[in-house]
Amino acid sequence: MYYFDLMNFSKEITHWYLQNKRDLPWRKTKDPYRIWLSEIMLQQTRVAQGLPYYEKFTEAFPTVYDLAKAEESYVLKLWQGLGYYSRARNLHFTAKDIVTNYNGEFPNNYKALLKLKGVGDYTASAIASICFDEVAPVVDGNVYRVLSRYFDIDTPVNSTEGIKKFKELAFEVIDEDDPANFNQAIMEFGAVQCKPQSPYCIICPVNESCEGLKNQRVGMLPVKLKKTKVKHRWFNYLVVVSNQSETLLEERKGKGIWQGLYQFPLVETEKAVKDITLHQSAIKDVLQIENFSITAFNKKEKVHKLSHQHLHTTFWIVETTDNLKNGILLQEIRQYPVPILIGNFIEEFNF
DNA sequence: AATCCGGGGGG
DNA sequence: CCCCCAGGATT
Repeated sequence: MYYFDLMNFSKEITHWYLQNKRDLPWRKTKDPYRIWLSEIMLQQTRVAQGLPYYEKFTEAFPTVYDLAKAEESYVLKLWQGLGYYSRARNLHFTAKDIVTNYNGEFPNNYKALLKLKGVGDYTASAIASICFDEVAPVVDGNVYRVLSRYFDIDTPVNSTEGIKKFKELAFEVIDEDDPANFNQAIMEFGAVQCKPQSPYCIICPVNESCEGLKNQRVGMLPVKLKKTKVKHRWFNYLVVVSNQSETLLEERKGKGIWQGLYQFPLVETEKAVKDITLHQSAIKDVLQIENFSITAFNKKEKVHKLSHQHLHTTFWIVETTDNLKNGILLQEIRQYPVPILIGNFIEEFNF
């Protein structure tokens, strides 16, 4: 009976998928390069947000060789706005790795795929199943939701126990005859039908055997451990405007957010700056100029929200007649990869 | 086991 | 305001 129900579940989900799947470009290919590209892009990212980036990347880099030989800053530029920029850096690293050490061919199984930088359990399973029909179950946010509801399991999905338990469950339910379609089916089902808010239980193909629905617990599942609270930071960007139509940009290096992206010279403070003239010497130090006048671009600080940080940001316009060291031409500023916060300012200020 | 890492969309 | 999203790396 139990076996019959699992069979019923997997076949129903796959059947639902074949009837209802969205027409998406990465569903027209089994090229491991393109599947890999789509999977990296869609990590923690909605299909609607990732789609235009997939189009841009496949256009700019039709093959892994094209991606491998690109400048990293250009890869980041195309990635700009998609977030989690380590994905883009690892993407570029792995493209070079594939060309250099794998003769341009992606590994054809889960275990070997897992060795690639930026490829974890989920992505290795996705590529192995979709491209090579390996029985490797994927467990993403959609799968956690579908399985926790269908089997009425309240183990936190982001706990060590939950991760283990749901992976085992995914192994039990996967359709071994068609892992490629089943994996995509259960994710699509979670995204479109068994969605986080207001799932369509009334028309659900497995609503008669769904334990969560029977117990009226669908709205409480999945259970997640709560995340840490946000940290507040105060950013003062120094937007230099020289009379030679130049400005200054710096690359963010080391640890922390936006690694490899560019920004205006930054003075970070412990709290909101009330009088920027108090920081006169720090500004001279950072910008290496002597004569300037400074005014706030935004009176009210702009709060840029990241998952774990709120950035209270003020853009200060620094006008100078001095010659800039390492200045960049204003007409070339859009070539640099920048965080959305900076990109929005550039568009608004328009120099 | 916790924490970090973006940005956007929806209720 | 909150939560969630075709997760992975680091500490």
